[in-house]
Amino acid sequence: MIKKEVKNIRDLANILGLSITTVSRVLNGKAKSYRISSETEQRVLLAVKKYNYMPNKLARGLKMEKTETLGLIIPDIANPFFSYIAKSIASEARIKGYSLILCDSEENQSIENELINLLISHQVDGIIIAPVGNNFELLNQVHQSGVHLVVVDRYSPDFMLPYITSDNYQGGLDAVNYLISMGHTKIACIQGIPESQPNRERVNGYIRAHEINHIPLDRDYILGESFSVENGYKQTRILYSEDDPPTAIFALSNQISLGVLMAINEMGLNIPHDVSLISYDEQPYSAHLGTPLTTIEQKKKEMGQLAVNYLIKNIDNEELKGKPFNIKLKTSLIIRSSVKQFMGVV
Amino acid sequence: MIKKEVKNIRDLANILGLSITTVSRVLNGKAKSYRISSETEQRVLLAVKKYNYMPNKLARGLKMEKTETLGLIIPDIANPFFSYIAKSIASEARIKGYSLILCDSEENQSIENELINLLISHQVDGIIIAPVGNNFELLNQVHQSGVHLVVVDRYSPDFMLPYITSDNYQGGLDAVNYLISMGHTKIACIQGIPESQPNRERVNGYIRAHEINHIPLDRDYILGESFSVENGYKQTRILYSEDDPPTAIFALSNQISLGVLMAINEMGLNIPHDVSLISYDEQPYSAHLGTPLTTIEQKKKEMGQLAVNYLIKNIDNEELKGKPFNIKLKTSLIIRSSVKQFMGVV
DNA sequence: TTGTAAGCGTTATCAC
DNA sequence: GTGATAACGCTTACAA
Repeated sequence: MIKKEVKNIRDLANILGLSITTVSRVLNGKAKSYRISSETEQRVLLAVKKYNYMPNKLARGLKMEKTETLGLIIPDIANPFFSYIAKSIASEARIKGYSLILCDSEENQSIENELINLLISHQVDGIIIAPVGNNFELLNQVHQSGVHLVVVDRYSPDFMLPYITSDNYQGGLDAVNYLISMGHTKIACIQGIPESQPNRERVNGYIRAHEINHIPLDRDYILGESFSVENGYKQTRILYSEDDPPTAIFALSNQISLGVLMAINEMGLNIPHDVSLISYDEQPYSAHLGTPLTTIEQKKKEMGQLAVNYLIKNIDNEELKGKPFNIKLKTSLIIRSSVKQFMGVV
Repeated sequence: MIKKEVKNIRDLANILGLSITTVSRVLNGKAKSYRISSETEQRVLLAVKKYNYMPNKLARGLKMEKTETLGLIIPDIANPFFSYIAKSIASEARIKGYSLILCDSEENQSIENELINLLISHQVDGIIIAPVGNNFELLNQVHQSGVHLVVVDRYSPDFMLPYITSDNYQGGLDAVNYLISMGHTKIACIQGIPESQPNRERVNGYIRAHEINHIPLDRDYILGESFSVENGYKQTRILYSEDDPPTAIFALSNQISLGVLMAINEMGLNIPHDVSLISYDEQPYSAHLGTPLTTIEQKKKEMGQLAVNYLIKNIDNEELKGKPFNIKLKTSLIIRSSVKQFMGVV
């Protein structure tokens, strides 16, 4: 193990025969304003390169009460919906000079709470969180106590937290309107976490589409309890073990859709011949599935970018703190071939 | 903004009428060894709960020269291969009491170098990196200088860095042996980054399979330069604009496969009827694609877990430092229906 | 144009 | 059983 010659700013100052202050000033680009001779400045800069000196962010953060670090809490980083948002966030943060502490809450509320506290103890400048969605108490309390944060995707209408999400109501409405326009009236809705707001709004869109088109609503067709592959599989199996299976399925996440596909395949059914399917959230593979999937696309990249930029603006400017920040991004319907015109044959 | 009553250990000590030292000892579970009265201990613990006091990790890290934080650098967190590894790493790290700073190098060597330095300035206890794969100089230098690190997936045989990866040679061999056993002799290999070691070894497996089976090798059938969807698309287009297209494609990543699929669809061809396809790296959607994909599966979860555990063991125990750590995890061939028996018709 | 010294919140050494 | 105090590496008044 090679010893580093220059571990800290003191070593550097000693080698140069300068004071710590002077070195610090050059390092922070304040050479001009303190009228440090450009000769001295060059000597410092050269030594930094030569000894590969890098300031200790802990010490800096401690002194400055600013870490230039954001915390990100996500329910499942392996879920491509979230991993794409995470990429967008990571990229935007890097460009803006911020680092990112990544936390995966594993769709578990108590892990989430633990992670929120962890991030605070890391003194992050702000938190971006896609909450599990059950309980916003701690989050709200933390926000009240002055921690900068922004909620993405799964917000709560009961708390005044800044959020950025999709227009899930419109997305649900568009999806089901489309199914109805294709002649479907028996439409199942396999949902994710029922209490989560995006889920609620997608379901509201589903219900509203029935009302608008005067289609009777069968509450038994709304089922499921998590945004997982397993849930999609299970609910599809249940649906098709009943007397009166639906002709179309509206799956409320890409993961659920994968589960639906598994079950449909296993049962020897075909999409769209036997069942039509429309999926919430577009993915790179959506177009290449057994039957290219008709989906509701969300603006994931914008979501991440806006979240980071809002947060940083907020960190830099205390005054924005009071103003509400609630954004719902437009979704779009991508029509492929997983929905067929239903001919009314029972 | 609600002011926190207790910002630091001093506030807490003052409120309790105790010294900072005593509070610190209780907080670090050293009450027993310093024979602090259990009454005092309880008072401290209670106050911690009451005021929701949380120790400042910056201060702690600065003093202890240990941050309980790992750095993770990945070429593309939106790539499901990496996002799954990241999940495994995040989970294992959390369990072991470590936080994770996530960095996305965007497949860019200079960003990667920048990020390595960033992590060091954050004083992370160790770095897990899936390198872009071109240049290991800085990484090696950093390792030499005493930074704990472990390479996952894309290692380099030229540097003595601890790594954990898949047995890419065997994976490539298995894939192509299978294609040959199904009667294919004109097999294209759409590769990722040519200089990266996993790519090299997969290609070596491809070549060796030809040798073993006495199939003449056509070097023009090895093409491509990145692990991306775009590359898969482009190379497939090129392959099928030539006189003598292959009967099978071995795609060296899941992203490349998606690109192949796009091109194949666009050209009105069918898998496996017109072209057989085998893909490196299994994904949750692999079974549900147009034609369920035959793939080489990698032990992604184990890769992440082993990386974290090796790193932490290394951090805790300086002595392991010298010992080489080179692991190649077995892959497995998952046979589905994207490869058909080739009947020898030209 | 440069330097001295205090302080950020913690832990560790020594003292009582 | 408990407490002062120095130190970790950095920034920033205040001096000179």
